[in-house]
Amino acid sequence: MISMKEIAAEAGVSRTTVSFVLNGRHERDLKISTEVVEKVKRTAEKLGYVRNELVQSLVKGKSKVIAIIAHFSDFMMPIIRGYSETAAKYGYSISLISLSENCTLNQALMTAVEYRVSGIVVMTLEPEEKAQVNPGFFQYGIPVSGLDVNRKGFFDQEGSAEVAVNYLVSLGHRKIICLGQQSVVAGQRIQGYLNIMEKNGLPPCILEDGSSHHGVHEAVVEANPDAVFCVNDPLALSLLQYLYHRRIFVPDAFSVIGFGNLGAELASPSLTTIREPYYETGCLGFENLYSIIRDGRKSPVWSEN
Amino acid sequence: MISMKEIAAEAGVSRTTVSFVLNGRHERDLKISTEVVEKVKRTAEKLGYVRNELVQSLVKGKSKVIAIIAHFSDFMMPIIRGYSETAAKYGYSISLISLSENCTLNQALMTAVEYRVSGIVVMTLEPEEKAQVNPGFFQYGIPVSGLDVNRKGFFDQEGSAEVAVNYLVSLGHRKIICLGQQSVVAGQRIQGYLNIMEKNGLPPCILEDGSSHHGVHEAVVEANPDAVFCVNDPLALSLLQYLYHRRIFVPDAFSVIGFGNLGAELASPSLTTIREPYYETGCLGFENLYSIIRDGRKSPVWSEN
DNA sequence: CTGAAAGCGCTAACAC
DNA sequence: GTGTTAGCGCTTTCAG
Repeated sequence: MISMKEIAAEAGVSRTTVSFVLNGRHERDLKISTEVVEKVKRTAEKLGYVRNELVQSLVKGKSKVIAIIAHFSDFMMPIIRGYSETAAKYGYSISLISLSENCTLNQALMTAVEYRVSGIVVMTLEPEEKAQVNPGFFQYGIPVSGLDVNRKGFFDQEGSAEVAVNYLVSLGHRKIICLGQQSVVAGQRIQGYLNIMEKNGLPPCILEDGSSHHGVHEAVVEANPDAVFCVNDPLALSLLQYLYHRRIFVPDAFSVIGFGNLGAELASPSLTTIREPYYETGCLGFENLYSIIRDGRKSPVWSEN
Repeated sequence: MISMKEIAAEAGVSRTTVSFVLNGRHERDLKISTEVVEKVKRTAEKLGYVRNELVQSLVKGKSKVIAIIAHFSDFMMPIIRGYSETAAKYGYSISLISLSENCTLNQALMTAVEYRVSGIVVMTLEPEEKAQVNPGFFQYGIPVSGLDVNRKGFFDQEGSAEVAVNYLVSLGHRKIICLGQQSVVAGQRIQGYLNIMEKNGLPPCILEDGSSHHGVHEAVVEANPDAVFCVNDPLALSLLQYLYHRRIFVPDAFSVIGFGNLGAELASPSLTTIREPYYETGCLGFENLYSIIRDGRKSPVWSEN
């Protein structure tokens, strides 16, 4: 791997000059003869020189890298892509650290520190996990974006749920059932459902796994609703499967609407769903974190988005 | 960020000693008084010292990082997770470089070189893209694993297709249609289909988008098959949607089998499919690349897996 | 405009 | 057992 020293020797100038030219400082503060500039550039090219980011990072004390820590699951891919593409625009790159039995959140954070990353994104769904973070971690002053995929700010779960349910109401549906589940995100979506039902003076009805002896799907059918609002797509899809099995057609018998995790367009019948803008979330997530990095806030930051 | 120098000062020893202790060399070649060892360790702990991977990388000339280059799409998440988790076991981490309009394969490769990564994985589906790689890249001697998700070795597309079609035959189906598509992977799967049909003396029938004026789905129905072998899940799912629309039931009318990309278990009816072992592919992919890195083959390597 | 020199944080001979 | 010294590849004053 050839270094500036070698190109200095080859071109017959000092390493400093090479450094200046290769960093384009002759276009800024310094003035260097075009002749020299050209020679240096050509030699660098000829020798196949590639800048060493490692050194830049060492000198600066931190690398142009953002670590994403998560228990990676399929739906995160677009988010990550958003981060990665946006990061690239600013010359940053993305490093992944998987949570697993062999790697706790605290370990993952330390790994990120070892690489002297500029920022960290923790994609964790439940807040309890954040509470477990070793307080000592914050002394390093690395900005952390607690990108809970479920938080307001990036994506308003409750508000979007309201939109979805409102839509069902606007179609004339009155008996709207909510197929729910226990989780922070689901809770926010359920709240949206409740808001709209109340606002329209409609009696809410939330069914969950365990709501009925016959199984929740059967319960849905028995309830004979106009529409079913499912708090996430997997739930909606499993309902559709059950209905298919029973030869109950959607939307003939009643409507089913899902919520944002998966390729619902693949279902039969294609599922109406509130799509979460994952890719965009990733893009914005980076912009957000980057602005914190750029501002160089001194105090450790745990951004709540 | 505190350094070994500071630990040395605080503990009243030289930086070398600190380095030795923190690298556990007192447990190997060198002997250092337990007293000193303890003091150093305690001080390091107290000051919140975190090793600097950047420096290790700089000194070694390469970082313990594997770059994954791809146009990231959803189904790759499990592969990446496989890489990431396995890499972690060996103290390596994963860096992502997204291909996009702003980043060509060659640019991505250079970025990887700038970070002095130990190895590169290029997940690209079609071989033409590999042909475009700047030959100069290979001078850096970084092992590249051309993890074509579609290649034999990691996953035998043709053989798996044979298994799938064989299964249909074993169920007594005779008129088996193949719903195909143009791509390297699809081609391999189609070949598997052809092999089995021929072996059983059955007439093959391949339908593709454009095979019929009425649309390929309609063509499938008109063909009145016993079973349909779809070369990938999206194709199968879109067929299921059409069938649902027509109120043609699967598997009552005929069977539909898919092939490996997506959460087919979510479809209604749940789609029988050949699942590709993506996560495992990622794990093996890392092991494979790592063995090349460890062996330190000098010549540039483009592993075909 | 260009070169010498110090330093980033750490490793690894090589002496004391 | 422990300290000195010389880099790793580059940036950045500070003099010429």
